[in-house]
Amino acid sequence: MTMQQTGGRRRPPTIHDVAREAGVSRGTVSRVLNGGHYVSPAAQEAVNAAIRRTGYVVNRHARSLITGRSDSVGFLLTEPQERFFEDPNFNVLLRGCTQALAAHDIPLLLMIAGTEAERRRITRYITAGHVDGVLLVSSHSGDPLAERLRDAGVPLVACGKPIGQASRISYVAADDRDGARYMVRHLLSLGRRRIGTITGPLDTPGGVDRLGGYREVLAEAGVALDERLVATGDYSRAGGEACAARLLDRVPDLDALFVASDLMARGALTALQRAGRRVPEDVAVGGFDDSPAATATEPALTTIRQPWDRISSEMVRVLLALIGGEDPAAVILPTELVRRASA
Amino acid sequence: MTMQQTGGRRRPPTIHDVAREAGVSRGTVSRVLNGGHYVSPAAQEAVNAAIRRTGYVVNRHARSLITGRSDSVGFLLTEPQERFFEDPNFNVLLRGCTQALAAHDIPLLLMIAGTEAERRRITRYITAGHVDGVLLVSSHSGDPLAERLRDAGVPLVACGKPIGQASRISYVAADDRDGARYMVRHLLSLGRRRIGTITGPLDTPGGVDRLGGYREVLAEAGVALDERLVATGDYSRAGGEACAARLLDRVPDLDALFVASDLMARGALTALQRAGRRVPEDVAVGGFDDSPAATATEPALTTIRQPWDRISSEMVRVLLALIGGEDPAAVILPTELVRRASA
DNA sequence: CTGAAAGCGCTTACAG
DNA sequence: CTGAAAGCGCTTACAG
Repeated sequence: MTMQQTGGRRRPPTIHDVAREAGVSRGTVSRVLNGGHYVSPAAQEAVNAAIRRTGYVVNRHARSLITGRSDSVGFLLTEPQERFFEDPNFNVLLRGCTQALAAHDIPLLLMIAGTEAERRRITRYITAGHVDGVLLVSSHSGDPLAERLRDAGVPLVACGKPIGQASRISYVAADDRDGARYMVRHLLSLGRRRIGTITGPLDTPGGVDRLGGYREVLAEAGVALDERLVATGDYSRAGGEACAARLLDRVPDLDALFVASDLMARGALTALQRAGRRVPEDVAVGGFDDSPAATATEPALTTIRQPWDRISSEMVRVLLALIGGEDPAAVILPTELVRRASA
Repeated sequence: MTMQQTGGRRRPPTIHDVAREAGVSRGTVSRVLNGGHYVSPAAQEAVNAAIRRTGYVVNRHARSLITGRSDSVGFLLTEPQERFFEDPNFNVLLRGCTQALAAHDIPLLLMIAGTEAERRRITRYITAGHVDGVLLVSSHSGDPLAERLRDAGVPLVACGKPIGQASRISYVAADDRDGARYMVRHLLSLGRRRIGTITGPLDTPGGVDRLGGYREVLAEAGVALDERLVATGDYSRAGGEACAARLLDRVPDLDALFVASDLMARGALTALQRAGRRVPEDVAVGGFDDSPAATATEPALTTIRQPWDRISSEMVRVLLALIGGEDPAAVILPTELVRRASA
């Protein structure tokens, strides 16, 4: 029993009904549906009218069976932790991608591959051709899934630069290094000289590149690098708190902190407060992301804005190009300093 | 050109390849694929072995073309605001539904109908049979989309009780009224008698029923109802802050606050702090949801836990039953008081 | 229990 | 520019 029959729905009109209604062949209807090439204006008109009258909607399954395309895209999240779901950036990204795809009338399939079993199941599903391409989101890049899919010939765009040499995986990312440079220069301009940093995990581009930008600017400014001022975090709030406590312990006179994510910065604020430091008077704090977390703190965070709207729309644009046969591409988008109260 | 040819993928094996490999007809392979009824153990075995050897995966488009089912489900978000995306509960729900469906090997299509144009496009897409059913999530229930889809015969499960009379729309919800009762009883047990409340919007079940529970318990306890103690909020943080300020203004000696969401409670905490009230000493504060927001505050929020994991798994269960031809159902799940520092 | 055959709704060379 | 026809990969009565 088809679903159309359940619930009292009538059998929907097919291309055959439209053809009869328009007085043309089914081939002609199909041509109108697929761009209207080699169709006379009169036929075009008649078919469009018949489509309107019948309420015809193409049956995607029949079309996909022939074209071999599914006209859908997967949004693949590979994250063992629940952390990513708590990350406000994720929401913006998912929403942005859904809407950018909707503009092309392409549905987004959400896939979560947290465990190895799920990764296998999803790999099979994807390589069987059930989606035309994949938007890949994972915090720890160098993800084996990315290479597996790429090797299987699946069009793929990662969010953030995949770590690993010349992997020929397309990606869209904010300019992490540049963002870090803006922030550290800002802290220097405030007269701070004992600037600590809490990095992201060093197997992520955000971890490596933001630390790189920090080092570069200090070196340019002639400020001696002090490794005791560097703590490696994990992008979690609790991690940020622990790192800040450690830094204060090692370098009690630090006067600024560049934290590689707003969520960690929030944890750092807690640690600073507990240690009796005023922000920004004693310690200026800069975050990264400009996530909702940045305005939820007291004081509100000075941070680096990542252009999530553009990141998602660019991911979709590059993926559709890839599906259309174009070559892989990398897109780096500029960041921006957002000044609030914390620095 | 099929996608399999792009990127150097070989044409995937079909049921025909499996049949040849197993030495049976395609009909027999299909029977094995669809439950193995009327198939001899020997044939069963041979087919399974052939499937393994060939790496066969069913072509869903061909199957759907015949069965009229898509074997996929839509997760439909109707929300004009971005607010819902910022709501941590949404994440948990989306994640839970994705995983519950994955266990049945059913992909989830994310659909966002923020504008009227999007609603029309998505309605067409859904009623054309591209998904077998819909998980509907909207904060303001009484959503016209729900009725439109129901009238079109689309299997549908709402998150939260749809407002409106006997709409015969299946839903899964936490027991809002009962949750509110727990909280207000708890505040009474603390010795508080001037208990204010900040409600959700009164066109939402969470708004109406949590207020109902509040009133019931106070009436049972013989505490006179004072309408000045009731403020209508909007589930936003800023709204919570404004409402709390208003209540303090109207009833300066209030000694407790039952707030219908953690996010609003967070705003209320800010207002209380600014007014110089200590929490919980001067004013005990109870939230609702047990969202991540509840532990992000200082002091951490005493709140009512909504069982999001079960809500999502029940939504999926009910939807699959509906698709299977069962009658609509309503599922109400129990809530639980979570005691922390704020009350 | 099993095979041969029809058919799901569409697209796409192929003739004209 | 247009129609008739083949065929995409599967499922499902229908005979046996």
